[in-house]
Amino acid sequence: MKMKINIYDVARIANVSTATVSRVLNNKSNVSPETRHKVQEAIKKLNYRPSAIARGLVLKHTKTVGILATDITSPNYARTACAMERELFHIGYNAILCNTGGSIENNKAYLQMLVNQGVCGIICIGSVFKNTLQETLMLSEFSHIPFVLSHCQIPADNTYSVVINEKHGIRLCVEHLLEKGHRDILYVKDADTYSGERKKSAFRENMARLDLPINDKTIFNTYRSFEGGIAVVKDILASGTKFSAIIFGDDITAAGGLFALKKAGYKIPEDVAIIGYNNSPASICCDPQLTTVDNKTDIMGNLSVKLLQTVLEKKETTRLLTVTPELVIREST
Amino acid sequence: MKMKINIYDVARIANVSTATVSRVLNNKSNVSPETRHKVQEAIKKLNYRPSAIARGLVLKHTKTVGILATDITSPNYARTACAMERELFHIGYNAILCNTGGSIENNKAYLQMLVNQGVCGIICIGSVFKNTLQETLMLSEFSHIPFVLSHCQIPADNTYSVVINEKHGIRLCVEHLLEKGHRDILYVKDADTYSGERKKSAFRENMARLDLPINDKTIFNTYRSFEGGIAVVKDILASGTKFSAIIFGDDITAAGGLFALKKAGYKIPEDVAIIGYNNSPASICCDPQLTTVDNKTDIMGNLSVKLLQTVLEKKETTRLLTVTPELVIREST
DNA sequence: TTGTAGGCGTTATCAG
DNA sequence: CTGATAACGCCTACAA
Repeated sequence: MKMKINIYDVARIANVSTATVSRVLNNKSNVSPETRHKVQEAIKKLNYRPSAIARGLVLKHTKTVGILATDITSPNYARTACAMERELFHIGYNAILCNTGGSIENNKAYLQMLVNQGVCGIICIGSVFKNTLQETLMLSEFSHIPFVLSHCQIPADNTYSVVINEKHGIRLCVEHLLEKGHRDILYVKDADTYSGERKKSAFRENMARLDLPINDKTIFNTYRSFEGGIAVVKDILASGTKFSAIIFGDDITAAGGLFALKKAGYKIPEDVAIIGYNNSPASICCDPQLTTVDNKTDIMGNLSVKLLQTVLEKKETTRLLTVTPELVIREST
Repeated sequence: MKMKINIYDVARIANVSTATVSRVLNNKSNVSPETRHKVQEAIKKLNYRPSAIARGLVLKHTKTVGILATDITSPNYARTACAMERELFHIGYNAILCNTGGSIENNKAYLQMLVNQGVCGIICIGSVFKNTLQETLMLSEFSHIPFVLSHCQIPADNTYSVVINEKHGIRLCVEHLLEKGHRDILYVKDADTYSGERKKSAFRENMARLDLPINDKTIFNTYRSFEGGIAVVKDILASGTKFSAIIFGDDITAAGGLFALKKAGYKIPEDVAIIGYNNSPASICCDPQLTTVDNKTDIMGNLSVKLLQTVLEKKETTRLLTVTPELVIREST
């Protein structure tokens, strides 16, 4: 019994050459209807599946794309990656998952691996890659393969971006708070990434634009986590700054902050209003439920692979797509 | 300028044959130290990387494994998949991610794709695969590739399992509740999976063993989600059953239940104690924070790939590994 | 210890 | 429209 059926078997059964089989396999037009039919019958009869590897060898690439993220454990990345993979599968591509952990070194190793595997595109999720990928991308060994960056931009050839309008997201937060009568608004930055930086400066701009007070005790730093939220609230209270609302860089940090604030005796939203970011499952579990910014992970994911697809098809396309976030108003404001 | 360096280039520069280069590439012993050195120099000089595709063609498989999950969006699966991918990368393998969505049809398509890609192993996360993979696994086209099932077992050749001791998890819950003085304990099943079924029957057994009341109003059904939790609490209250504690099949469902119970005027844990399952980020955001069962996603993930690795190395190994969960006691009990 | 040469399963370039 | 046949880059008998 034969291990694996190949194109020769099909050719033999259909009484044609392998070239012809290959033609119908790839939907070439120059095959007569009868021949095509014969071949298709043979394929069905033998339950033949072409080997992606052999095809890859001659084509110099497989129908595979790499998805890089620092850590798929973060709900935001998970949702984006999931949407991407689904869409990729839908258009016939495989997705190789890479949890880089955010180190440049790891990044390089993963990219190397992906290139060796013959991926025909690479998608990176997260603005961390702004710092971590910059130089690596310049290396010629990667120049032939298109990169799609979700959440950041890098000025390099063959590089495309899908970003979310963070400025707008923050603007929605500040304006919503202002409407609710808040003037003393704090911002908690919880990630040292490009997008963390952008949100922070967007906060500054909007506060200034709306004539709201902004000084060196309006913006606080911490690390993204429940504990980070608790810690920063401690800092805020210790600083003696005046505030009636806080915008956090992420829901999980907001959840920690909410927890700490309640323990400290504050009523939410009566005493202080809270806004999270990313509309994660955690935001709905809080009491009160968090007002947050939905950053459209599904859309980001889908657009990223659509963009990659048009690039792979050598069609004209823009280098940059921008998605608009939405404010989800719940109980915490 | 040459597109891509291959083994011939290295051979030429090192002044040896391609066979020799191949030998040092694969760490064969029969190469003299000098020759080996020469080759390594050439490799470094040219910055040569062997093509995984070409290698795959002759070896009939690539250093790649498929990871199947219904939906990586669920924190539990995400954490397991992440741990797996990390470990796989660590031992030199690529991970192809597949979000099957749980349909048999999709499953088949994914498996087909993976086989064509020449994966040398497939790991499935979740007990859904018990139902959804059963027959497919019997097909001869998949018999040559080893399957590792996380969270379920299927009696088929070349199939290995890593499971969590759900019986023990539930036992911990019931005993903990009993210690706290609860006797009227409810169980909410929120998934029609093999493991959902096992938890339910484990609940039954433990209630019986401890002489706790169990009848047709002790177990309720819903769907895994925040809304599902709200809905089932409505059912429970409407049923008029007597209860002082509820165990939920998942944290997110528990969170919804908690929400509904509080709205209905119950104090947690004074009036009713709540236990979740899976120790997800959401469990910590609840107020009060959820007591829950940690099912060791990282360990499950790591063991799964370790098991696969030993299988691939043709070493002797067990067909089944069992991990013991732990109760995480917080404020809700 | 090293080299030669055939083969892995496709696609693509020629002729016919 | 169809068929030979040469790549693609690597591994591995088999010879030397």
